[in-house]
Amino acid sequence: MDNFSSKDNVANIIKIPKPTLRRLPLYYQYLKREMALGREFISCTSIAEGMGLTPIQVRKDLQVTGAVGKPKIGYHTGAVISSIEECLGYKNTKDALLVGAGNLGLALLGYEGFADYGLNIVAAFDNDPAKIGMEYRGKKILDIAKFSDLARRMNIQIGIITVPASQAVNICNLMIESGIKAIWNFAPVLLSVPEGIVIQNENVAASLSVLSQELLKAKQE
Amino acid sequence: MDNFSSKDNVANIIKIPKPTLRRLPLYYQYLKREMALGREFISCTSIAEGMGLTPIQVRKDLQVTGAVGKPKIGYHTGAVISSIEECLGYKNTKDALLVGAGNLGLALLGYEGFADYGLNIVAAFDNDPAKIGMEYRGKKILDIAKFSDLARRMNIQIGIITVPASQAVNICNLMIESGIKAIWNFAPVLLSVPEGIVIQNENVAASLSVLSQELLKAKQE
DNA sequence: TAGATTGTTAATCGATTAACAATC
DNA sequence: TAGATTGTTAATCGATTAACAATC
Repeated sequence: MDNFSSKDNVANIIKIPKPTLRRLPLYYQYLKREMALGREFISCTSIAEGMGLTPIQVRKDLQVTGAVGKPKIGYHTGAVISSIEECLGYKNTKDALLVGAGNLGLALLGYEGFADYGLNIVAAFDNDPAKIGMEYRGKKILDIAKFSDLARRMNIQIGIITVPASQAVNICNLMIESGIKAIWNFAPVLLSVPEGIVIQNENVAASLSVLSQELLKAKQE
Repeated sequence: MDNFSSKDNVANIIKIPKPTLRRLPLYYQYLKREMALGREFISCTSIAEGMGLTPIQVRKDLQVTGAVGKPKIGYHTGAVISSIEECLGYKNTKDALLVGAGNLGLALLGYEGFADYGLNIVAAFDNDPAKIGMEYRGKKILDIAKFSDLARRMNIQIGIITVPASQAVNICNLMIESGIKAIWNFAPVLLSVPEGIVIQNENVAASLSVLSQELLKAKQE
């Protein structure tokens, strides 16, 4: 009768408000820690307090994940964790290739926490002969000349850029030509990409500006 | 007569919308590049195109910096750059101390771009005897035991945390005890701080989630 | 002068917060 | 049952977008 009956469902999958999307991983971290501390049930008031948010916001955020709580008791910690994992797709592993084996690149390459979020960095690439062929924490550093071939052969969707600003645009183009669909850019340049390619520009300068602005504000009070 | 006459002015200094605040450094980067390319005047349409924004948003954002343009001609590139520098305080240097001389710590310590934003990382600290005493790009790595003393003597306001998650809370406390007023946290933990202390929690997991969510959305289309 | 572009006021949109009913 | 906590609908707030007048 009503062929829009699955509307809510579709909306749930596709439409998560961006601010909520950015907070969900934080809930995830927090709840995993609480769970490890043996907390089986948790109320949104207590989550809010622990994370510096308001209880209403916590309720609204958790709602989009499909998590349900019980009045008077709260949420089952494990169930919420599962809801978030499900909602953000942490359980299906996504392979990625990283380009730029400098300090930042190695920091990301060696960070074991990404596994929690379903990200698997397969290998790193560089153009420095001194680095090519080396291993870092079990991950190989390969010649950038081999990037395209490997990316295509393994059908990799995600590329991570950790090269200096001057080379970022070139690497970005190389990635797109090699079939990469999502680019996580840590170089301090705003990269623009064609329709159909997803880009996430990290920008420490932006965060720094927020920090120093708030420091200034705090001083004035 | 009207002692609220300076209201707008005060509001300008204190009240920049957070989304705008995060975009201003990106305009700054972009405009500096355009200026280096010899572009003396630039319209908001052209900025918008180059950065993937809308012209109206650019106009609104630049407005909070106090930058003024000329109808038909556009903005004087250099003037806008100065306005942003003024507005975000890039010209008064802010000293910072960094704790955790791992890959990420060294990446930040060695990044010369911070100078543009007025940030000067004075030195790094670690507890690893193998690292203590070393230098990286002209910056010393000191014993964490000396942190408090140096922070107080130099009256440092900003602390940068690049230690593993497990140590982040301790380092955060150490910083607060040592008189640090603003903390830039790169450890994958949500740190909460007392009233009067400013905290900026970086979170790669949050960005990663946005990226992979958008990749998912793009695939569904 | 004519037209392009800024500056500003109003309308829309989305996220947060508040209020309250439902329920264990 | 009584009371605490969830779930949901409405109200508020802030940011973005649209419309248009001002101006070089």
